[in-house]
Amino acid sequence: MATQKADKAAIGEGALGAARPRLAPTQQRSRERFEKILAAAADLMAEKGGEAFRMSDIVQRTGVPFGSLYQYFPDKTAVIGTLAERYNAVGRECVARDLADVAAPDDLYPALCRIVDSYYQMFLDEPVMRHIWQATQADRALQALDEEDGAFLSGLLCEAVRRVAPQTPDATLETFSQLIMTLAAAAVRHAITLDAEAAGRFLGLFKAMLPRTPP
Amino acid sequence: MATQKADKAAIGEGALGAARPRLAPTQQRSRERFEKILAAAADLMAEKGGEAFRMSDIVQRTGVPFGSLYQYFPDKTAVIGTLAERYNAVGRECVARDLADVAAPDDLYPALCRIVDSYYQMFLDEPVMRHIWQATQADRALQALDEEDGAFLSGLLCEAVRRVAPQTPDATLETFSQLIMTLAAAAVRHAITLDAEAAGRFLGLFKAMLPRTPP
DNA sequence: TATGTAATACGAGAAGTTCTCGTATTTGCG
DNA sequence: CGCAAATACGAGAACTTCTCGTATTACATA
Repeated sequence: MATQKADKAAIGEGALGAARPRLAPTQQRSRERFEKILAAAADLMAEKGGEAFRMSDIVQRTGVPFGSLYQYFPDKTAVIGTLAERYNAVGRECVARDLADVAAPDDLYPALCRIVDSYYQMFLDEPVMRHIWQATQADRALQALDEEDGAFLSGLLCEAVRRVAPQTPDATLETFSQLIMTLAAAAVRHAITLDAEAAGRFLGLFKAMLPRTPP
Repeated sequence: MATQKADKAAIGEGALGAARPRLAPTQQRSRERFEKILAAAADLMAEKGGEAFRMSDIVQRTGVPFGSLYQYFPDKTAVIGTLAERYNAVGRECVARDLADVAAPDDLYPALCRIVDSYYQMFLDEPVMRHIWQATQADRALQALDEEDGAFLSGLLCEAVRRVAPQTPDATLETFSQLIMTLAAAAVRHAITLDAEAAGRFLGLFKAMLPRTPP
């Protein structure tokens, strides 16, 4: 549903294809420049934080002049959006892989740990992602992309849970997937690893505090 | 530690007192204008989302010209920062109140539910807050303010847990408070209420999935 | 190789922000 | 009333993002 978005964005349409379209860079040199721009943008986002970089910074670093830059990308958000979509695709793949093998109820918990860890690892590997997430949260156009992405991931999660516990009520699923995605985000933001020990401690605390019976 | 910040910010120093200071509006008219500016900014943030408003919008709406505007606030982030600090103060009070009565282990869980609900309610009452949070996440200067606030809240939480479970290890406390703050944020972002039933379902699911023994 | 056409390169400057600064006005007070 | 300090003001300085007309390069075809 939201799956075949990656290829489109690789052409440089960024957040919303609605914006005035740009030609895909077909020639060798163009493609190299295209990537050079993205690389510079990623560096700048990491250095200055979020979208607090200037298009002129890119011009200066890459040597690609304004005119050319704007031939590849319709505007600044498209640069960020292209990066975001690229990284999000990686994230989607991770989650899909982590959930693929879930067949029995007991598979679910390790899978969730893996998701959180995958995200965390992804952010360790690509520190830019943090800033991209930041930027995409602030910009409305980019946010749309993010929500779509979130819906996709949440869909995967629900599907996996349903596979092993078909009777789970909708509300539970919804809350559950939101919380898991939130945990993944928290893992990234606060450098929490949800390894077995930490999770055990956390849940243990809850258990100790809450002598409730599950419904 | 970060407690006596509210009064300072009310003078209009906004995010970082470091910026060139402005005089506090002492006269009647000044104070009115000061508030008028903040009100307009709040409306604009809600309307246009985050920091996507123009200073000229404020000028137009309030009738306060640029010169005067910048007499009260050193820059745009100070306007947002003042609003943020004002709302954060409300949040801190809520949390402090919700945790004040925690004396026995059994008090903790309802208190946490209340925290999440308080935050949620706060956002229902003041829809601007969502956009302020957005803005503060994107802007580095404002982020600092946010982190300080987060540290303060996390401190309150740790204190409360320690009060009823003094032997809790540091790592657990840390993870725990981060997760609770994250849950509160999630409650706001995704309209989750952590009422007893939902929490029970969530924890029940976890319990069902995780036949682990607490440490 | 020569030639025509389409793709690409380019950067001065248009358009739109935030914020400043010198001047005019108001307020408080002896 | 007259003086000093606080406040009001808005044109424009400084800095953005992005455009557009022109120059240059790449490629197909003969």
